[in-house]
Amino acid sequence: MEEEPRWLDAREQRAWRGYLAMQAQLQATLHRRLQADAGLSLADFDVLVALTDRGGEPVRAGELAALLQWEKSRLSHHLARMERRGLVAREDCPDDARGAFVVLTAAGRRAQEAAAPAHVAAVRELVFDGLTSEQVDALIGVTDEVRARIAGR
Amino acid sequence: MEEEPRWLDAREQRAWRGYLAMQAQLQATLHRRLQADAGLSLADFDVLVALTDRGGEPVRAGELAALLQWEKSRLSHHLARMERRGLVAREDCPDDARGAFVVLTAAGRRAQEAAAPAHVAAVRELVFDGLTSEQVDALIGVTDEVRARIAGR
DNA sequence: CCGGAATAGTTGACGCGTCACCCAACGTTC
DNA sequence: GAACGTTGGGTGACGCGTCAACTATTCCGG
Repeated sequence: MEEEPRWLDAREQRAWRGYLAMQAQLQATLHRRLQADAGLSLADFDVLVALTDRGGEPVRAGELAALLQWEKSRLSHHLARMERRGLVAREDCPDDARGAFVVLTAAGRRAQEAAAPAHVAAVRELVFDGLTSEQVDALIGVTDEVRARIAGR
Repeated sequence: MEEEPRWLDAREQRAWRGYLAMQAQLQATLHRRLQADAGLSLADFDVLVALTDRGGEPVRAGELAALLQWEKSRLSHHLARMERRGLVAREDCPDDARGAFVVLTAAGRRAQEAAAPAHVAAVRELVFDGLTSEQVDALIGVTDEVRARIAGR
């Protein structure tokens, strides 16, 4: 009754291990650089970018969570830490007393503006400057396919 | 004196956001599945695989850290948790009294063998079954290039 | 209007990863 | 063989993410 599993062949192995290594190193490197030259984590940065994309208007917490594809609980914890550091603030929502608005503080906006150029430069340097435009297209194809499969379950 | 940063163009943006989304979702999905049907985290699994690859011989902690590309401190914390659960054991090293050997316990070996087939199946299902062999080649090309750039600094 | 289901968001506990720091053993040099 | 720097590894504090449980509000059927 033993189902022999279909293992990965040599190319697939190589691609998979390469992917795992790349993703770990890339994330670690970008994180360390952002932390070093702006004092922000990647997660902080994502939150700040999502808020600035909304043009400084208050954003409902739930909406922010959906934008980031984060669980509400994660967002709540993270906002608490960012609020402690003065990067964002929470306001209560008049329409729905259960709700909460999140806004960027001046310090938060400054931090985002200070961090962005170096972060983009790092992404360029480590990723896109090394890829041909065919490789970029291929990457889009792969990520779209995998995401579709994950979503499709 | 303002250096205008070179932003990402539309294709690059799309590739980058797609990559970030894919990597987050893929990791989360694989992690949840492994946790659900084997009670292991991805990190646990990596440790167990590294140890079984060494054929059951004790492995020096530092060597294991190098294999996994983990910091020693991370490995130390993780081994402590795995030891508590009976998956691995530490032995002291006769050659070098500072050193520590790590070995798989019987339970650890069983857990790895039980977890592997479903995990490989998930990787296949979510990734490789959806990709053409050209896409796999392209993925290898991209990961190799990016890793080289990270290493090269 | 009342009572229960759904919704918005928070909290606590716990596993995980990093950083900074520590300690013990080693080995080299004089 | 004593002193010194190095190496192997562990620790504690803290930020992060998840899960489960909780609170407060709103919505809806009767």
